[in-house]
Amino acid sequence: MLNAPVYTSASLKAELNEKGWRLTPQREVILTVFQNLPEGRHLSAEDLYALLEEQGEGISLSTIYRTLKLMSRMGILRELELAEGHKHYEINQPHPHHHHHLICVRCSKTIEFKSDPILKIGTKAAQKEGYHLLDCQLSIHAVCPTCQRSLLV
Amino acid sequence: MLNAPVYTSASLKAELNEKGWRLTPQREVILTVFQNLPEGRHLSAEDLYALLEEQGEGISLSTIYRTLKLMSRMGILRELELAEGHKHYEINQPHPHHHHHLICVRCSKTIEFKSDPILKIGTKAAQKEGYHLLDCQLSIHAVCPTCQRSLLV
DNA sequence: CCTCAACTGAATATTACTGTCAATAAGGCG
DNA sequence: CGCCTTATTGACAGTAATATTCAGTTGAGG
Repeated sequence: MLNAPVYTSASLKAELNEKGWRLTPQREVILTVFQNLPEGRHLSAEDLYALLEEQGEGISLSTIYRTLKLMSRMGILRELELAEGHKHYEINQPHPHHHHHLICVRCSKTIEFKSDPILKIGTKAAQKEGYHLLDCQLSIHAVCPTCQRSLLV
Repeated sequence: MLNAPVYTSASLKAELNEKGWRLTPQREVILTVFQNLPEGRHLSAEDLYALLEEQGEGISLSTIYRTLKLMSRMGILRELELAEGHKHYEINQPHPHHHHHLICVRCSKTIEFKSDPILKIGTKAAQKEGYHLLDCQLSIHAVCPTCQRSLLV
């Protein structure tokens, strides 16, 4: 329950094959990108597309969208709603890297914070209903100090 | 801080005028709809459009989208990501009605649950950074019992 | 009651994302 | 090792939610 080890190509392959799916070079590359991302960095589909294009490892947008969705549903990635209009993704790290987001609804400035109790509450709530937990995130929508001031104008 | 009283037309007008904005019949109608919604009901933009059409109080989709966004940014409504592809909205009720969502990523079946500690943690986190809190919601992404079974096929 | 800017509605535009389909390549199996 | 099945990919076209534009309308302050 969120305490899964960090994913490797081998564990990804095992989990895919178990369901009759396949490990492809594209999926491996995408997993690697997210694993090497510094803590706090997250990518949109377009970001990832551009980044791979730059690295000469071009992967089609279709595949990127499909892979991001697949990996989110597997619990490997977290789908974040940090800005209007598109999603961001980051690797789903176990405790103690697990964190939450405080988001300014005006400028999208985001601050991360950690909280052990929340993870516990989420785990319990899922357990109680027999749900298999994939991710648990507290989203705080607020107005940052800068935007509070500019609203006075 | 989430302890605001339930909104009335008068308080909505006051808050709008303070910023140079206006109270229009459309905004009043939309506020009323959300206030009369039974607990646990939430509407998408299209839902709201259809519902108003039925009531003979037709409001254009443009205005609906604009109003939902405005009221979310004011903290009157909560923007929920309960299903893929579109948002849902509900009124932002203070404690003890404040709640969170446990969502199946496969079938979107959603269960609500309450938690006082989370509200406290969220309030504190926002305060610490000088953010003005609008809404604070724990989203648990998981697989419901039914979908867990069907995955075995 | 007058003025002016915010607001609405209709139509159009945008864009994030999904579906289709032929070609390709994982992976189980003999 | 090499074959066969079928999941997967990439290119492209399609979709749906949401944003924008703009002319006409209407709140709200003076």
